[in-house]
Amino acid sequence: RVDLSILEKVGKELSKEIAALEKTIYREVGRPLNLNSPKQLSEVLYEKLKIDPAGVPRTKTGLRSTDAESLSLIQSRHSIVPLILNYRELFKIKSTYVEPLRALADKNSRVHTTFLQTGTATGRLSSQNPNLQNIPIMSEWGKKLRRAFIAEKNYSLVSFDYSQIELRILASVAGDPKMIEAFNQDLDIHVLTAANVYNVDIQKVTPEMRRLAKTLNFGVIYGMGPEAFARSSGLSREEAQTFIAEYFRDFREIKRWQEKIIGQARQTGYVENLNGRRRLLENINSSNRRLAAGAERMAINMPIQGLAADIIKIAMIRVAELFQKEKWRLSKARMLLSIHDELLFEIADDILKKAMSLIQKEMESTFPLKVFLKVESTYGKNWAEL
DNA sequence: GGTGACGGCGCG
DNA sequence: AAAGCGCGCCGTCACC
Repeated sequence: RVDLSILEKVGKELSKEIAALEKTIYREVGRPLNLNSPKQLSEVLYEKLKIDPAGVPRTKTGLRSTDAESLSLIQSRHSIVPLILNYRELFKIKSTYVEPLRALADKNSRVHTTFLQTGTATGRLSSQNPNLQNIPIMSEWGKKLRRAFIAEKNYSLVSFDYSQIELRILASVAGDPKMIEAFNQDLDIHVLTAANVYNVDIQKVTPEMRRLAKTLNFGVIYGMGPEAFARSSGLSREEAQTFIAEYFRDFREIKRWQEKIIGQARQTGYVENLNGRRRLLENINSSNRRLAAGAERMAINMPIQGLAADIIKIAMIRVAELFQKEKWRLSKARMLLSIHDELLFEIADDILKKAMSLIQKEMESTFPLKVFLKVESTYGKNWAEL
């Protein structure tokens, strides 16, 4: 359910801010331009205003890129650039979320997404018209938007998310003893990784070391190479290479598993997850190295992302059965959304505590791995409180 | 008026 | 932009 008065108010605030930003930007440029046109923006920044383009990549059509990363790079070279970043963020929220949600709300102020069950290569669901799997959360404006998603009177929104499910799956399917041990001791996996990669005690891990380890852990799931790791971590390519090598020395079985998977994919032309779901990889034996390398990354990722997707789907079925067994009709408990590693419910307050305990238990016992599955839950009266 | 490529960006 | 996986949607632009 959405609170249309909040959406209207947020929409008005955004309009005002956007108009003010446009005015300031036009004044600094000396004339109006279409800020939603990367082509026009690129011309203004690099030709009219003559901002130094050193380090700014070109798009495939040959223009200097104006994406957020490029603009951040040149942020200090002209006072207009931060204003454009700000404009982009606000316009995005208004045009992609606030306005469509107002239009799509039904007579009960509810929005209904359509889940596509056969829309992805890995087994995930996707969500469309509207997509409720990519509602902003991080920024200040994202939080304002989420406050507009509310529970019915005497109900709460309740979310359950699988903690680190993809890394747990990686540890389990690769059979890596160090990582399995870390999860079963319920350690902070990124801290543990940092301690290993830097060869220091867990107590000596700094936030910066943890941040790098976290990037590394996620990168491994995606088949990231040294270039991408260097870029996202801020390290040099050589340093990045060293860190990756150290990572695979510490977590040997992960490297071995990745090689095994790629070998199988080359043999059979597909990869398969622990639940028997397959992804065909047409290009795995391509003579085009770029295509083959792309297929190898898909091969590494799918058994992980795809098993996580299957676990959530099984959990949804089990929880639906639980609701039947408990005789919780829609007047008591509703499963609203699946957001990849998270399930969102709307639950009557009189059964809230009991329902939370049972749902969590059901989700944690959905699929046996070599590590336990951890589910964290939160609740509130609107989506920003979760 | 409709379509698709593109650049861009929101989420897990 | 990408040698970092998986999605959907926005506005612009070129084209039919």
